[in-house]
Amino acid sequence: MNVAGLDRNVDKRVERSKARVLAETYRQLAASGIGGVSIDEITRHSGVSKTTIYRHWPSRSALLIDACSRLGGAMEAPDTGSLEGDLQRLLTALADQLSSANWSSVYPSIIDAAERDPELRAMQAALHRGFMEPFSIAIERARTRGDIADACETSDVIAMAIGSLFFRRWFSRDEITPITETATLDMILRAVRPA
Amino acid sequence: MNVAGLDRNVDKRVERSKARVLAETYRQLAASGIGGVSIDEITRHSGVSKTTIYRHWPSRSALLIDACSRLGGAMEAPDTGSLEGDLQRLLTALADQLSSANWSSVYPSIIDAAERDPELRAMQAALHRGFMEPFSIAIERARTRGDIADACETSDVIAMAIGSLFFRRWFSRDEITPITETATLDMILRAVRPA
Amino acid sequence: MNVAGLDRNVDKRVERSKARVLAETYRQLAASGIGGVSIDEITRHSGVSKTTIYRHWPSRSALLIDACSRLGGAMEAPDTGSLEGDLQRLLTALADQLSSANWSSVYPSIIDAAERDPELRAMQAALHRGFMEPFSIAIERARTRGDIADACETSDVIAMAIGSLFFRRWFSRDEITPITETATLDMILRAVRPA
Amino acid sequence: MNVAGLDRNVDKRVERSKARVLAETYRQLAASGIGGVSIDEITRHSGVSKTTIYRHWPSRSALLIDACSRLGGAMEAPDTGSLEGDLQRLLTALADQLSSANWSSVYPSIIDAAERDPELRAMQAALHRGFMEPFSIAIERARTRGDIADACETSDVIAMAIGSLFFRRWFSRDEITPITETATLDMILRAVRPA
DNA sequence: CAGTAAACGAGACGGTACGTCCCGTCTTATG
DNA sequence: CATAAGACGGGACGTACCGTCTCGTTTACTG
Repeated sequence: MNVAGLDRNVDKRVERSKARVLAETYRQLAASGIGGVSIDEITRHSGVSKTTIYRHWPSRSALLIDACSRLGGAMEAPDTGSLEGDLQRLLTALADQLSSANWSSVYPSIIDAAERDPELRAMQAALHRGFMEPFSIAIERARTRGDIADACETSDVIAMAIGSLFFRRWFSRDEITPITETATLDMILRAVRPA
Repeated sequence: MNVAGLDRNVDKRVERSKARVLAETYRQLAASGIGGVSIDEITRHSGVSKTTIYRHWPSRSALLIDACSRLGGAMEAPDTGSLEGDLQRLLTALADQLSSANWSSVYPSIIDAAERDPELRAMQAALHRGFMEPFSIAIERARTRGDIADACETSDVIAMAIGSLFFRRWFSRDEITPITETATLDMILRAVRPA
Repeated sequence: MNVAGLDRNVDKRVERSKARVLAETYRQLAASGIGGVSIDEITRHSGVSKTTIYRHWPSRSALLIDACSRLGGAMEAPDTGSLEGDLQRLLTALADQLSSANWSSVYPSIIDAAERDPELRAMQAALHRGFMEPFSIAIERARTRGDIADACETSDVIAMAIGSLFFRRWFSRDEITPITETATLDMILRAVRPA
Repeated sequence: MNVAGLDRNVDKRVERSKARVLAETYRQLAASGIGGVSIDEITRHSGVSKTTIYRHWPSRSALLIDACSRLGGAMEAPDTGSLEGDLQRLLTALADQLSSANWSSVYPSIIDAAERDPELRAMQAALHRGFMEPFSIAIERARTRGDIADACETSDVIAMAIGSLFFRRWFSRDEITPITETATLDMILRAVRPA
């Protein structure tokens, strides 16, 4: 109706309720993962009634998807002039996120749920594209500079870069050392160097 | 008591019950992940009573851990004489597993649960060591042959190798193409080549 | 809040659920005594879910107490003008109840349970007072008329009257003859007659 | 086989097992009534295995019946020469039993169970005859002495006597005073006195 | 600024799963 | 061959959560 302000339509009460619910959802997500989020618990702690929650999200899944899809703080694609510099920045940022950020403890839940739920799968794909894009941009930029061997496809480089860090975060649980990116960076640079 | 038979002591009925329960557990694991396994459902489909299940596993968690910890079909470390040959074999095997095997759809559940449950974390660590070992052996063998740059630490190479494939499996959901290892193999070989 | 309707506040659904549950509880009580009442069975036959039952009664015991405490159809104290007439009426009514009424088969359960559960004991005491009161009134009335020997305490007379009938109902199981009160009535009248 | 000693046949081990089981059964009976007796609990505390218990008693009920039927310490019929003296002795003994004896807390369980189980009903009838007999003898003896009005049937007198005491024990729970028999005795004597 | 439509909280409801306890049957191995 | 040990299927218990539903009551926009 109001062309200028699509969101003007939204009742203040609605916004307030949604915000409270999402806040409590994040709290529970960080504390106990996707499986630990309980609608009844949200009701209890947020002061928002179950009725209202289900008015705004059709199901627990939908709420979780909504909450999770807001997690991916999209990274900026840096432009330092060299592949090394760009990757350095990107990997450091990612390693920092993995070392500390709340969502790194939620992400496995998402992957798991996506394994079975198509909607969640779509959400995860979007999230994932957000991750990859800055890498993609940096690599393509390097490629135009001739800094990357023709044989190296962009997606392979990205898989190597991000996969390495994620592997350290979720598979090497016995190591308490923080996730660092230097070794990975070196390896990638060697791998992509043109002949 | 029975000196001759350590395992003879195990009641046949126990073995039968356990086997039935685990079989049904795997079925449900593959179909719906860790969160989808229900003791009541197992009881209904396996013909084993809830009482008996709880006699053998103290909790749903314990059953899941037991079931999952038997998933890791330990790979043999190949010995083809070259790093390329060894890695080729290992990566192909891993890619095959990721493309098809049941456990690749369960693994995210495990990672997620491990994020919060120490026992599950230990189980996952063991599983993970099973993965890494053949890679570790192959790489160390190559290192003694002088086929690997000194700067490349074994764990970094493994992270890159396994991480790449896992990334393809769980993060690139929009691609339906099967998981292949050739590009990854090339990259690794370039990355570790001595100067 | 609603001044006009004290009981209006009670949700119709609540009343419906409670009524259904109590009805089924009575059915099971009559059929199998207190020990034979099962919440799951009530759920199955009443169409009321276990959740709802436990919403209204904190435990199986509480439900049983509630159900039983509604059993005592309080008798009116008659006033025929003579002790004989009053007792005649009261004993006949009691004998009829004992001969037929559902609760006479439940009452021993209550006595037994009261032996160990304080809450049930309180409930039984209340039930019991309901029994005794009309007798008490009739006897005291007779006493003011001078129809009762001073030596006869009211409680002793009641014990004799009610005890006799109960004894016939629960202890003389080999006799199929219905419980009658005439002999008891005669004995009491002789016992209390003033010198 | 052995005509002289039917009981010689009984294996010592059998006797030992039975004794242990019954002992533990009594313990539980006194502590928690019939409903509180658990076969598993007996096994746990008596050292006798469940298999053995079920070898000797076909069911939990049978064990309880067996145990209970040994409770009734048959009273001797006194012979003091007067109805008053005899009743005095009998009522005092009964009041003592009701005030203290373990079985008075078990008896309601029996009555309740007898309400529904024919075997238990038979057992209770036997127990009950044991109670009544000495009263019956004393009253008949008094009747031959002409101390009892012709109108008073023996069974009515017994009902009044025993019923009164039982009523005090099980119905007047609010009174903590011990069960006494004097008032009852007086009433009975007045009631049965020949014209 | 009054009236109305929406959003709301409170919480009842039917379901399903959990993990525990007991029953009565059974199998196995020991004395 | 009686026994101890204990596995087994069955069923009840009481709790937690899910998603639906029916209530009255605010609360915000609109006329």
